[in-house]
Parts: sequence; structure tokens; C-alpha cells
Amino acid sequence: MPTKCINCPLRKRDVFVEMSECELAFMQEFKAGELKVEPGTTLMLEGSSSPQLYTVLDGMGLRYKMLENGERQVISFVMPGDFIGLQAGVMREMKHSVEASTDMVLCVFDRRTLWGLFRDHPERAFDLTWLAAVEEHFLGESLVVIGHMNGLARIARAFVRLHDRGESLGLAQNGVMKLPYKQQDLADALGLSLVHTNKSLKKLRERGIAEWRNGTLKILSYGKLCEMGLLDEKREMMKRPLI
Amino acid sequence: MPTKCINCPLRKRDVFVEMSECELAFMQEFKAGELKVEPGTTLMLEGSSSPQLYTVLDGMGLRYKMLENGERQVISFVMPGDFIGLQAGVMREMKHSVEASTDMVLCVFDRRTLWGLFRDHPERAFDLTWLAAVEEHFLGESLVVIGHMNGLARIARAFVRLHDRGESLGLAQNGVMKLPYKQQDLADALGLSLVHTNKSLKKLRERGIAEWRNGTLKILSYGKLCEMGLLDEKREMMKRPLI
DNA sequence: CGACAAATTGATGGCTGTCAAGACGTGTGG
DNA sequence: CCACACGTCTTGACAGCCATCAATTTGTCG
Repeated sequence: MPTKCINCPLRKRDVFVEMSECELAFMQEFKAGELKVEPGTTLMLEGSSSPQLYTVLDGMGLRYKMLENGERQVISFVMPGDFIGLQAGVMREMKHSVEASTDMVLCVFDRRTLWGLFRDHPERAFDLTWLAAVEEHFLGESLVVIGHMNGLARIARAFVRLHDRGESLGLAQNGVMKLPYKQQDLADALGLSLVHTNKSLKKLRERGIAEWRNGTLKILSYGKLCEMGLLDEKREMMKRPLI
Repeated sequence: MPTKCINCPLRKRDVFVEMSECELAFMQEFKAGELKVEPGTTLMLEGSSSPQLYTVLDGMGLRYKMLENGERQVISFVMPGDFIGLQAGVMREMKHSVEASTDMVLCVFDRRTLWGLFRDHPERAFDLTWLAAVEEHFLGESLVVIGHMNGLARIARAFVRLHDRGESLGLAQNGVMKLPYKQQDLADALGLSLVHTNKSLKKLRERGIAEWRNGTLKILSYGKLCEMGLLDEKREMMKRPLI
């Protein structure tokens, strides 16, 4: 089964490897089994110290932090190949929660084997650090988006990033991919209200740029979308007639 | 010299160690020397792959990303003990720049020795990963702040975090610490305009909560400051009479 | 059909960006 | 010593993006 395993800590950096190879190596020492979960399942809870770590084999999810007042900040979207629980592995506890948005299949391994991995397999430990650095990079990108772009641009940028990521995972074809999230999820990720997110999505539809309905994202004009996902296009963008 | 070295990859997790011990261990294999730089010096450039990595021994700086239109997103504030260049060490290139805001003293070591560290000193490699996880955590916090708090609350939260961090480093006394940044730096970190940042700072002064002038931050009411740095205090907060 | 979650739409208010001008401090040169 | 340039900080006016409230529609499920 030629599934790709992009971010699995056993894969080689910057290249794709076959899942079978990845799993084979894992099985040797670390893999404790596979886990299937339903939508809504909480995989990691902020403040807890899960005894198990996961690599996503299939399905999508969300990383998020809950705030005192009930609001929520979505940190990132979880896709196949993502590693879940690094914080629990090296720190005392998780600093955010992880939840399944669809049915998910997870590669499970034991947190206690992590130290053995560092001791006996430095190249894999290196990959883990690489993973963490990549996460840091993407969070920095998100800061830029939320800190400097208006609502429409944030959504456009998010769509481009999600689509590109999906495409590299083989989850997108001809600009169409499954995006099994709610508008509220996207709003919480971009620091926007649900209402404003909804209205911005409408604009993207009306302008024939992108559609996102029933869990499916369709990129109608990749060029325009990228254009809108840039900074300071505000004025030009907003003055453009709506179709 | 009993300086603290909090985040140095050689320190023990969750505890403080004497700088001397830290440096001693470093000298054995990895430390290549010390570096002194002036304010404004670019330590790392986004897109480059620096051959040298640093641990900050003294001084403060900024991590930031430059945007196409000339705007800037400050990712975080650099303080003594911080590690600089992890991305360059494990990825192809840096994803953000790092600049000195004051005179800085840096512990330098060679990027090429990083792999040897993973191979021969797994406990230190583990610490490096820990560092990366901590960074991820703080970036997530920043996302929450920028995504869900108004201007005044963002500044209040930033002051609390900066002060607490400074205090744990022995850089703050009685709520007073050096904060050698410009208002523009803070604005770029919080996703606010310079003008709005300035006006919010004025409010904090008028209410007798915090002052930040001439590079010195004075916390006048830690309690109130924390209160303001919370979510959804908006309405209560804004309705309070100004003095 | 009724209950519920999710998506949609309109009206209103305010936080915040932008523009513009001035004040303040510092260093340089005449 | 003063004039000037320069960066930083400060303040006011104005516009607009966006949050909030409220109500309706759509889709799903039993």
C-alpha cells in the first residue's frame, strides 16, 4: 500500500518514503499498535501527560487551546503524517489539546520508549527535533497571517496552505480536496468571528475564487487566491466589484 | 560568576544551573568561542543557513519575519539563555531573522557539531528537542493573544510575560526591569499599529498600572495588569473611568 | 415531523488602522 | 552655543473592518 508518510519521525528529511517502510521500522521497536477513533475523540488533552504518542496514518483533526471564557484558538490542522504528542513526550504535559475531526487511524507508540529512541537512534531523534522546528516555522507563519492580514486575506491564505499541504499528501486533485471542518473551526484558527468568516466565504464564492461546502474545498482560481492571500492587497481587493 | 543559564541546551530541564558549569561542559566539545555584538546587528537572516549557532549569555534581541510589503512580524523577544539557530541547525535554512536590540554576548558553536551532539550526547539532544517544544508552546500562546485579545489586553499580557520571564532570569526587581525595545517592536509583536500601541500605553500609564519609558518597564500594579491580560474583560475594562 | 447542529443574512457599534502634524531627545556641523 | 537633521514618541481626526446580537434558513437524524 503506497501511502505516504511525510512527517513520521522515521521518514527521511525532505523526502517522501513509503508508509510500509516507515511502519516496518517502527514495528521493530517502538510501535505499540494502531488505533482507530471517531470524530470528536479527544486524542490529547491540554494539561495531561498522555502515556501514548501518535503518528497520524489517516484522517484529519485539530490542535487547539481552550480559553478561560470558553473561546478556542485552533493552533493548526492535523493531517496524515503529523506527529501528535511531542510536548507530552519531552515536557511534563501537553500545552494544547488534539481532537479528531473525522475517523482517524493512528500509529501508536509508548511515550517511555522515546528516551530509548534518543539514546539508540540519534538519526531519528534528529528527525524529531526537525519536526519540532517545522512546527515552530508554521506557527510563525500563522502569527504573520493573524497579525497582519484582514479576514478575507486570512481565509485565502489558509485555503492555499491547506490545499498545498493536501496536494503534497495526495489528498487533493484538480484543486478539489476534502476539508472536513466546520466554519467555526476555521474562524477559531484565524482569530475571526464565525459570522465574519461566513461572510468572507460568501465573497470568495461570489467572486468565483473558491468554494467550501459540505466538507469539500474547491479552488476555482488558484492564482487569484494566492493574490488575495498576500499582504496589503486590502484596498485593491476590497474595491474590486463583487463579480 | 553565578549567572544563570536557563535555556542553554546543556542545562538540566526545569532547573537552574550555574553558568560556569554550563559553559564548562560546552567548552569540552562544542563551544567555539564568545561573540560580542552591537545593537542592530543581524545574528541570523531569514533564508540563510548560518554556520554558527548561539546561546545568549547577555543582552536582548528580537526574532522576526519580514513581509513583502515591508511590514514586520516580531515572533518573540530574545533574552539571556535563549538558543538561536535551531532551525538552521536541523533544517536547510532559518525561517526568521534574529537581531540584537542591545549589546549582546553570545556563546558560539559550530553547526556541524550538532550532529555529533545527537550521536554522542542523547541527553543533550533531548534537551534541544525540549527547547523546540517550549518554543512551540510560547508561539501557541502568542497565537491566542493575537487571535482573541484586544489591544490593551495584548499589551498587558505582553508586559506580564516579559516581566515574569525577566524575573526568572534575575533581570527584574520590584517590578522594574530593562526593556530595551521600541514601541514599534512591541506593535509588530502584537499585530497592532504603532499609533494604537502608543495610545494603549498611555492608558496603562494614566491608570497607574504600568509605565514603559526610556527602555525601562515599571509594573505598578501586577494584579491589575494580570486582570487586564485576561480574555473578555473587554467591556468591564473599557468602561472603567480613566483615573 | 420535530429536534438539533450548522450555515446564512442583516443591523449596529466599536476597536483599530491610517493619515497628518507636532513634541521631544540626541547627535552632528557650523 | 545654536541650527539642523533624524529617529522616536505623542496626539487628534476620520474611516472601516470586524465583533456582536438577533433571526432565518438549511441539512441531518431519529
